[in-house]
Amino acid sequence: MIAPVQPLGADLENASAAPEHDVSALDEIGALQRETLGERVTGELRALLVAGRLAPGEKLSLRRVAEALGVSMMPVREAVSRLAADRALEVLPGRAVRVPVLSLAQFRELTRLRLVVEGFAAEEAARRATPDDVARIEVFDAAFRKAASADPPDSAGAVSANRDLHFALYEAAGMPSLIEMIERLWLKAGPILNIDMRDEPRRLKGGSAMQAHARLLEALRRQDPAAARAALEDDIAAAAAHIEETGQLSA
Amino acid sequence: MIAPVQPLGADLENASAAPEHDVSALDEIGALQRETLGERVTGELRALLVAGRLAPGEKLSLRRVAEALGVSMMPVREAVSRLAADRALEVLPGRAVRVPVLSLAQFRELTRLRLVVEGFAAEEAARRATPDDVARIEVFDAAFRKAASADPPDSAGAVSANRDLHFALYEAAGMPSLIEMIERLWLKAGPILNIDMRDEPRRLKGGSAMQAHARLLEALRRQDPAAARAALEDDIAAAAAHIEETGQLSA
DNA sequence: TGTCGTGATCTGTGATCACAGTTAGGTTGG
DNA sequence: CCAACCTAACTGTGATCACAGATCACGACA
Repeated sequence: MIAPVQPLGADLENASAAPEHDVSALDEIGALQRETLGERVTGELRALLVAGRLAPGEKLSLRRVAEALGVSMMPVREAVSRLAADRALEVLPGRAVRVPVLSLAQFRELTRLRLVVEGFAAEEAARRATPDDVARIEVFDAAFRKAASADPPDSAGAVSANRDLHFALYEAAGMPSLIEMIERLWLKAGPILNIDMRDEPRRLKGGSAMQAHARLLEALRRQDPAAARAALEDDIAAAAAHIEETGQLSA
Repeated sequence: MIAPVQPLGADLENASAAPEHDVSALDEIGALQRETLGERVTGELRALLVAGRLAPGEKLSLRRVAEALGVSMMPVREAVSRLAADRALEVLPGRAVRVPVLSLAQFRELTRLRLVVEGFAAEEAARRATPDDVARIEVFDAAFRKAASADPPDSAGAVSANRDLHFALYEAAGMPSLIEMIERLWLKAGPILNIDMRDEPRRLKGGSAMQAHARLLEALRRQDPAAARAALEDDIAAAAAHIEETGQLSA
């Protein structure tokens, strides 16, 4: 069966002979991104969460956030609504909205899911990564190494570079929905994973993350899915073990 | 003249000496569930999506939905906002909000993710399922078998029983976040997976689903994770293959 | 001194209004 | 008869207002 309708813009070339330009200026300008205020606020809050800038248990006020961002309460409501749907924030019955406090059991479940999902992503990335992908990851690895090795360690820079490195890896898998899935996991794990970085960058000195990243990169160059998965799992497990040791998790 | 006004429940049973009960009546009553309108609307739309009652590409109007549900536009906005965050609905730039239309590539990615995540859930369920869990799943299996074998087939009943069966399995894994993850996948796959059931229940007659369910149950009874995963993967793959054959997916 | 009631203040939720942008339908001009 | 325009209805977004419920601090009572 033939497609009943022409694909949009099927006859753009030789289009009615109207604008005789091979490439019109109109084709150059991309559709300017129309981002609603609600989406912008959502992005802002997401960034704060994954970076650990919002501590578990911290309470947010719609009106305060709205005022801080210079918008009305409405877009903030929408953003909180979305994040609450993903359990990245939680709204207590009649009280305020706050960053969820994970129990030990919840944190362990989250870690197991990360091992499964991100491990799969690493495998897939190892199969499909192009040299360009690997080069991109190497750049973030260098940035992470530099931030972590600095004296004193650049915690914020390390957290940021670590995020970029991981998601550059997941991008290489070429599965958009998978990335969204992992972003949701990071949204939940971010606050507890990165909260201590602020006051306690000692973990970076251990070097386990840098070692895992090195093994990961080598596995990518060899296109070895199993090794890539193993390296990433070690990275996740080591960070999780450190968090559990700090004992900041509730019962 | 009777005593003026008794304090509320003052003489229930020698109230002053009251708290001598080991268990007060106050301990019996559970906190009554407080569900906001927004949450209720969200649940309503979610049910419609997973059941395939909303077709891919179908457009929704906030005002129409609000009127249909007898609420104001506000709760509907919140519900749509949440579902859009999960890509279960999408809001076109300046137009309406509609049920996403999956491309073939998107559908295949979704299927792969389901194999990974739901396969893991099946493994875990096989390890942890109690006889009660298995019995619960068997009930839904019987309901599904009955609905699918009826003449004419009870499509709605089969879809519903199939959903109950799968999520009873995932519940047995005892991982709440995992269930939410799977619910999001079903939210995206539901419309395309179940749309044809309405007009074309022929697929049920094939019996591949019933066979996979039987193998799954047997694996659960034997506590065999690998077999449970294999059975579930066959179930998912068979349904996905059928959908691809119908060719309702866009480019 | 400890406990409970009470009021002011702040919370999220829901409704209503205003608006820019889009869509669809009908009409007009060729 | 067809295409282009134009208007009216409808879209989601955002702001503002109203309200029930929760929190917290202060004060009165036991």
